[in-house]
Amino acid sequence: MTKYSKQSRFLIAVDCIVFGFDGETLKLLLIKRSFNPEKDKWSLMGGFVQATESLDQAANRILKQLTGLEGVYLEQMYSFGETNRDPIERTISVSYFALVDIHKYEKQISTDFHAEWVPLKRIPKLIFDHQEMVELAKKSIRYKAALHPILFELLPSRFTLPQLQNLYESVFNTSIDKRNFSKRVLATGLLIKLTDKDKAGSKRGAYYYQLNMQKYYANFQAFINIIPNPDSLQN
Amino acid sequence: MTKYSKQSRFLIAVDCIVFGFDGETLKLLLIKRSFNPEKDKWSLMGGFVQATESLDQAANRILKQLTGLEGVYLEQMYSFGETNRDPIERTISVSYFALVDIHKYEKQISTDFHAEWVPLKRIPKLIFDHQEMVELAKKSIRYKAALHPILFELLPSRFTLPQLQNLYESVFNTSIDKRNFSKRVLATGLLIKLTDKDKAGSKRGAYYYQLNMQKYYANFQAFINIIPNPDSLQN
DNA sequence: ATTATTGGTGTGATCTCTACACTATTACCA
DNA sequence: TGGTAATAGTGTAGAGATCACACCAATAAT
Repeated sequence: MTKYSKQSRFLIAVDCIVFGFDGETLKLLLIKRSFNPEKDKWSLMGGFVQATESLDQAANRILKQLTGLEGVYLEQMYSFGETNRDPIERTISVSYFALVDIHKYEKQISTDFHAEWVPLKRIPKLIFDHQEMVELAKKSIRYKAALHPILFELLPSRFTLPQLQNLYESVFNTSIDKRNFSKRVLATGLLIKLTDKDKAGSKRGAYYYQLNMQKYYANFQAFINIIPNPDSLQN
Repeated sequence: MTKYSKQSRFLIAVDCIVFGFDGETLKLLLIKRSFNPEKDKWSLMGGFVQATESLDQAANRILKQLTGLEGVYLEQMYSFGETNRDPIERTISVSYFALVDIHKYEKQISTDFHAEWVPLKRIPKLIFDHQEMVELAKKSIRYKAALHPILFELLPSRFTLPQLQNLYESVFNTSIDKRNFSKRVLATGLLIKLTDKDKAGSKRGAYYYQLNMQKYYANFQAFINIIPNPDSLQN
């Protein structure tokens, strides 16, 4: 058997861009790096791929180790391979983005781990090319959310239309007419109206909805049409 | 300075799925592998990333070395990292897809190199997980072409509407009303009608068109709408 | 001159999208 | 306890987009 003996071998990292939504603001989960180089600088959730695990497994493991998060929406985004992106040793990074219901994990994350939710508008300087990864992730989530119902992954299992609209408006940095928004959203057939209301956000209270999981999984790759004038998505 | 001394290092490959269109049929460029393992089996265009080059540079170099192709549309698609995907030694593969005007390169490829254009419908068994890469590439090109004008990259600089329609019908495996097709395509404003005709395909002859490169580059990320009922894209 | 072949064009019906404004509910406070 | 402030919820009409559909035009070959 031949070996590929003459070829170079490289470190492979996985970096995760973790999005969360608290009902008000889109946030990213960042961490203070615990090892050199760039110790104590802000960083995405990252780590090296081990010999025994696939890329997806590595992404899930790293997310779990650094934050306790498990079973969340996680999707491979892009691989970064500039030769000098890590100053110590050449490392290829396979980036993933994750969408998380922020409430499910909020306490857990800040107590057990040293990760923090930071508003997307106030991301500090990050190590290496993580800034670039964040920019791409913002673009990717917008692009995908304009076509597919991924944003539900950011919400609790019961949510109101105003919350949902708020989320869409945050992601697309726009404002949407609520009459048209509700028509579009309900037309997808993805939502089930519940009988009780969320009284927290208003005096009148807003009806809770939940996803029709059947349809959600069945239609995940079909196009939806929630954003008006999707042509003009600004990057 | 710390080193990442305890971590595993891996081979990184780049594999390119190269699409071409001869006016009739969508094809992939395949190659008979010239080295072990799996020597003489059909394979995508692939090679190892060198220490001195980025992923994009590696993809371009490999394409050039194996086929002579240069300056073609090339886009990173996905990274494959199952631990056993290469039986000799663990290798992470970063896949790219390329879109090529087949006529520009047809002779060059078959004489100088040992690559061959194979109709997409008749792809032979491929090594490793290359089959899976091809499937993903088919999906990706369809997905992207439903939204963006990438398919022009497969055509010569002067082309006719029937040729273009034929290409769309091949990619989406559907048939489109030609009146509606021409309206949609012309409505994009991307095409410039020329004064001469292609007499090869018919007695009457069909007008040549060329891309308005200004608008093409300016609107590349905007959504276009050429496929009727894009919802029902089958994977 | 006839025929066969492919290219090119327009309209009306239906559906979708958009813009737009008022009433309902209730917590809170005077 | 009545009033007020704040948010939730709903319908319609005009414009625009999409779709289905059929005929004439050009010309090479016979």
